[in-house]
Amino acid sequence: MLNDSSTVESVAETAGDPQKPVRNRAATEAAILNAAKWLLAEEGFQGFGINAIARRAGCDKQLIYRYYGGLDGLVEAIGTDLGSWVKDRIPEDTGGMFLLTYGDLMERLVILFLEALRDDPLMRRIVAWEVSENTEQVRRLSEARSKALAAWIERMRGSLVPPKGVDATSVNAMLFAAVQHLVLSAAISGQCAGLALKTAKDWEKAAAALKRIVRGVYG
Amino acid sequence: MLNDSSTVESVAETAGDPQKPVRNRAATEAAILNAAKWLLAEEGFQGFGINAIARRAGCDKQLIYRYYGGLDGLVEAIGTDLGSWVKDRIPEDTGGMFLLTYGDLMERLVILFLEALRDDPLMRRIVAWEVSENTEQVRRLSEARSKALAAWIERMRGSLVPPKGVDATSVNAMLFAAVQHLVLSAAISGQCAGLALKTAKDWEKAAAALKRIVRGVYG
DNA sequence: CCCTGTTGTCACTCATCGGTGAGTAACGAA
DNA sequence: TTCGTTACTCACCGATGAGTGACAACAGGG
Repeated sequence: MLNDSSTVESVAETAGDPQKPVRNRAATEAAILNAAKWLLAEEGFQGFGINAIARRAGCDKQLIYRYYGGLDGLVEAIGTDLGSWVKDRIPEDTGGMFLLTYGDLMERLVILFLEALRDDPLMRRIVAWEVSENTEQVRRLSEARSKALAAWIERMRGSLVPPKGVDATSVNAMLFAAVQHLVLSAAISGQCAGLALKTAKDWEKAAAALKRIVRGVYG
Repeated sequence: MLNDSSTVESVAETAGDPQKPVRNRAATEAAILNAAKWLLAEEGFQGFGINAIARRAGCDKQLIYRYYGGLDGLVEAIGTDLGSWVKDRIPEDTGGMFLLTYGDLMERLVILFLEALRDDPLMRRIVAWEVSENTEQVRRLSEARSKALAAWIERMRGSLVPPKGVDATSVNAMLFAAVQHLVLSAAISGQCAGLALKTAKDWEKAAAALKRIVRGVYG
């Protein structure tokens, strides 16, 4: 039994996972981070824990403590990783930048945000987490998210200024709040406040309503 | 020891809780339901479980299984109980019903909904739960909630019809979505999309922005 | 009186959670 | 080879979760 090590070796080589070259710290760290992001995105923050992440990453949970200092550190790593959201999701230029009015800008921004959020399950889960809990973990993620969002808006805003006589900060908060709740609700139940949100046609109607609202406020 | 039952009796009589007349099923059922509602409202759906409810209700968890058939049945009971939301939260008449236009109506409705949601932690938790999970429990609650909301809107709508040329269903969904996310976010973190929502003045600004939006769409 | 059903309590199983301490296996340097 | 460091695994702990079966206390009816 003991000197018949060829069996073990052959098994290790034939069935060995090429994704996981044994003894590679960087790769393991990445595997853990990816497992965490995947779990959060696909399963939600319910059941998001050390054990599940280790299971998914295919390693021992001890390594999560060693490399990230526990769940908190791992969540923080997700947060910093979130900074890449802007450059991943947003086109470099806005298609010629022929946006002359503030209304043009906000219309485009709101629709872009809607689509970006629709395409990003991880970001959706984080938003849902934000309105459900107020722990240190969530605050960290929330901060990273709002920074990414602010940076994105800032880049798009350029030199355009909001029209006088309207509280643009408050109005824009409403618009983004509406988009966030709409997308969250749709992702979970396929509808929001009685409005079906499944087919592409449904979403076109929603987008049209959003544009209508933006135009109503900003002209 | 066995025949010295006087000790037990005296303790039971002097320290007996007047709030809990032993052997009263109706009272126990109510205590369980109230404990569940209180826990969901104050602690959130995280940690909302059999043990916590029984602890809070001051009875054994076995009774929850016996009287409600487990958590699912209890949640369902909360749902039906939710039907009273309309008559609890909404004034019978709208102050004379001098609402002549659809814009008047929606402006009033949105603001009323904002305030009602702000005042109701239980309803807030349910909304947060809705966008976080898609279990049977949540669906039941969600259905009850949307029914209550629809009934409320229906009562207020009267015979007013939306103006032509605007998709009122979609637009209204946006408005209510905005209010929901705004209130949820504010309740958790005191702000939403960079807009502070703590003081009465903050909320006045938010309400003004909402009205501005409604007026922009419905004139 | 006993019998039966209701109300409530207790003690337990089993699974899973976060967290820790000890031990093992690969690898590079001496 | 030997030794020490690094990467990694395993076995366990206490706490807590949902769920169950047995039993005690009391009520009313025969």
